[in-house]
Amino acid sequence: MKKEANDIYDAIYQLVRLCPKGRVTSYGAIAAALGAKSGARLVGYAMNNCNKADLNVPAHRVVNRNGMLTGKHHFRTPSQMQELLEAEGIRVENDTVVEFETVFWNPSKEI
DNA sequence: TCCGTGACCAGAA
DNA sequence: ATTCTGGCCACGG
Repeated sequence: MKKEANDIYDAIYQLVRLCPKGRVTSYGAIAAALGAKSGARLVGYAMNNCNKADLNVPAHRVVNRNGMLTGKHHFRTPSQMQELLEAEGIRVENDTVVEFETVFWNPSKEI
C-alpha cells in the first residue's frame, strides 16, 4: 500500500499559507476547513514536519483553540514563534495570543 | 501487523 | 470552576 497521506499535508500547508499576515488560526479550524476528515492533531503533526523540512509555512500563525502557543517549543527557538507573531502586529502575552478572537482567521469562512 | 505517541478538541465528573 | 477521559487520524518502531 502506498502512503499518499502526503496530500493531506499539502492541503494543510496551502491553507496555512493562505492565512493573511496579522491573523492567526487554530488547528481545529484548519481541520474543519479540510472537511474535519483529518483530526486536528494531524495539523499539528504536519506543522512539526513543516518546521523540520524548512517549508514556507507560517506555522507561527497556527495556535490551539485557546489561542495558546502550544507548539512554540517545537520551533527552532522557543521564542521565535512569539517574535514572529509580534513582528506581524499580534500581541502575545504569557504564551497566549491577546485578542485571539479578534485576530482569529477562519479558513472555512474566509475562503 | 500491532502498539505507542502527538504543536488537539469536546464532553463529562 | 478545574481535572480527566475518550476520540480523531497519521506516523515511527
